[in-house]
Amino acid sequence: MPKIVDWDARRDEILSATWRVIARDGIARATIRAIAREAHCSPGILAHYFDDKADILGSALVMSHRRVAARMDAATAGREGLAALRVVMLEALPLDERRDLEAQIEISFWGRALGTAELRDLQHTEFEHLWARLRRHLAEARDRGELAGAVDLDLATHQLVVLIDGLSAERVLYPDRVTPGRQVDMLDKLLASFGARPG
Amino acid sequence: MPKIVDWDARRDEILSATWRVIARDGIARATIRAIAREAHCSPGILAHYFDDKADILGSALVMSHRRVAARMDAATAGREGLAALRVVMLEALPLDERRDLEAQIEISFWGRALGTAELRDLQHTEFEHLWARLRRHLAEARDRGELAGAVDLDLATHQLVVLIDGLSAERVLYPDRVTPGRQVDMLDKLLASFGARPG
Amino acid sequence: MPKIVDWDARRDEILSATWRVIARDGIARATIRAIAREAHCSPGILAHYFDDKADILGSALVMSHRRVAARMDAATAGREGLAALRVVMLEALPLDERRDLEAQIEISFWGRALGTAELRDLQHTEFEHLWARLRRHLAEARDRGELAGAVDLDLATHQLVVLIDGLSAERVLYPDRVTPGRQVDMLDKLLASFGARPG
Amino acid sequence: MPKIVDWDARRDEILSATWRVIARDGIARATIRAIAREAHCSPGILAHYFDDKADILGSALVMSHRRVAARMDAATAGREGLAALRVVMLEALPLDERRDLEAQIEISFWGRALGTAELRDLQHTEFEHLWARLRRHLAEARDRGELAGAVDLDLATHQLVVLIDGLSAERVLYPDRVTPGRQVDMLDKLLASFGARPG
DNA sequence: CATGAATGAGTGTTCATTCAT
DNA sequence: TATGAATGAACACTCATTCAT
Repeated sequence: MPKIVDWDARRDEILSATWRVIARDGIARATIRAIAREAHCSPGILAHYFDDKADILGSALVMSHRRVAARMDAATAGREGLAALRVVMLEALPLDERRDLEAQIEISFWGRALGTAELRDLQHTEFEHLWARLRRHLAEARDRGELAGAVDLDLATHQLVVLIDGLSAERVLYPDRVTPGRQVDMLDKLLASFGARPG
Repeated sequence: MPKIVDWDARRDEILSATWRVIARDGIARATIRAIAREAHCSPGILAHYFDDKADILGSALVMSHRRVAARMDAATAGREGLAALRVVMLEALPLDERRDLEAQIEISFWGRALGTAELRDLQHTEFEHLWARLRRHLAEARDRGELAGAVDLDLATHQLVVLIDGLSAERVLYPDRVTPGRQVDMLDKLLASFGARPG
Repeated sequence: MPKIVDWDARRDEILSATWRVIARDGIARATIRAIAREAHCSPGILAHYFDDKADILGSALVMSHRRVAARMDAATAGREGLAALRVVMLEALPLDERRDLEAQIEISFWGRALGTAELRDLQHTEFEHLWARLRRHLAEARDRGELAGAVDLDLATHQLVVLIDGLSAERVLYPDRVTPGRQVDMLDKLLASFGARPG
Repeated sequence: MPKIVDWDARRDEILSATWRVIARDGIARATIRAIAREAHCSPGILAHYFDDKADILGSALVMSHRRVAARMDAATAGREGLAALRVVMLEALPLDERRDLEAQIEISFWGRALGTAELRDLQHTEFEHLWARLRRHLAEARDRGELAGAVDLDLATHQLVVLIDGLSAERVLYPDRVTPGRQVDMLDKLLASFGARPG
């Protein structure tokens, strides 16, 4: 039992090292050797914990998403509807260093996903989770009468997702231009366009 | 007499081949050999037309942007303000196959740019052009009384850019989900939020 | 437990292979692949033991010099002045197959050094060692009264060095012409010109 | 007839360009393209004047030797014996920039010659010319009674050749250490050791 | 004669992966 | 379980050479 805990801890350690390498050197330089060096272990050991390099990168992406999801779970505890939606969005946007890093990793993976079927499928699966979460809170908001009557939930969800992706890309590529304040402005403008009336 | 070749045409040919490879196999597999194979020439010949691989990729990106810019120029001929802004946005969005390809290339470069200073600088320069164009048309629209009085031009420009980036990423990663109609819906919703009153 | 290898022995093995390739095929054909083949290992492994090719070649040169220096140390044990000087010179001259090989490597590097700043610096450093050794023994000889009174030590040192370099080049380029006997003749003629009176 | 003159002039031009490239960048970087660029012509043209790259380099070496020989011929006009020998040696030593360049090219070729049979043969042939010239003047000097009676002409010739090679190598590798004055000192010390009594 | 585009082999180097220890 | 040495293919790039023009 403690062995398994160690095993997971070791995996997480390696994945964190993977993050750091990607963030510092770019995904193209995230080699097995570089990751092993960052994790203070030998290159060969990675084969014990992961099938191959694709598995490492994919797992790093999933782990990143799980952490974000965990933070969203925590943030929405006791909230519903529009309030929950807003904190979820605030967790999804790159508003501090930690989330800048997550956005950087995410964007790095996009380019890879275009050329790798497995990674693209993984990205689809992951995407569904976020989509469903946002839509659920939107539906709650509508049911609570917090939105304008005629809101198209699918379209609204999509607008939220596009805002996250667009802001993440902008933030990562042109960090000076996309301040946290600017991001929140855009979010609130979008929520307002839903006819949002905070309960 | 030397063999006469159309230097620029040959360059364009190679860059088009580069696009196709990036779109089909991903930027990580866009090797010199793969590009040469796609362009039906030997790998060595690429050195005649480009300094190195970075030059090929950078030139491919710039060429893509130039084509988009040329189409924007053509589309805005005789138009001003809100009308010009809308056709510019319609050219920037991935609404057909050709522009899907452009978006795919763009997103592929984002990941690379994070790890390559030169490419990041290039991306910044290219970004300025689009930003300036959008802002100019927004200013025209305001001056022509086509916008709500209190519109923040910088914020509005940013919203447009984020929409382009977000929709491009979504379209490329989840093509089924982002139909052209959905894109135009989002664009018009955003323009409407500027208080747009078509002149 | 990792496979245990004698790191230094492996390095020496590779450097010896490098010597053989340079001696047999010339330094221009001393490629990484040729060296690896000669050392019965894969090309990639060389990267484990050396930074790059320049490191291999430079290390091969330094190793050659170290071996010569070690032999000089051994030969001069218990000797001083003119006697020490003579055995040092006899070690420096290409008087047998082993030292032919060393001379061949040395001359091969000269051409390279002209076009490579790092290698030129390395050669300078190495040269100083030999110069200092020769001059020390000359000074001893003078102090012991083994030389004519008015000997210019710098000039004499230089003459010795020039003899080594000149004989090495001649021996390597025209081996039939430069017999060991001829070399010793020239050395003794030079020593005699110093007014040498063996103590 | 004028055509042939042009042809030779073009060859010389290319060979001079070859010298300059070797002197500036080293023989390893003396590529066909670099030589063509330096000679202000296309790479393909070199195939008209030379069989291949080895022919270019070999011809450059021969041309260098011919120029030296021509200068020696001019310098020895009206001279014989020891006087002729001395001016020949003075032409052979790297005493000014022009001859530094010649020495640099010579040493560059040594390393190449070790790995190339043709070049080694060529070097042998060229060497014979110098050897014969020096020996002829030494014989003259002996016959004129300018040398000590018991001089071994072969040994003496060899000493002269070794002095040239040794000083050339030293001058090229450690230019600061080998001044023209030092070279002449060594030459005169050697001549004196022949028991030279200027006629 | 002359060009320079084109070729394809060869270079140094990097890398994911394997495996004896 | 963990190591790191070893492999061999792939990479970007360079080069001598060829050849249609």
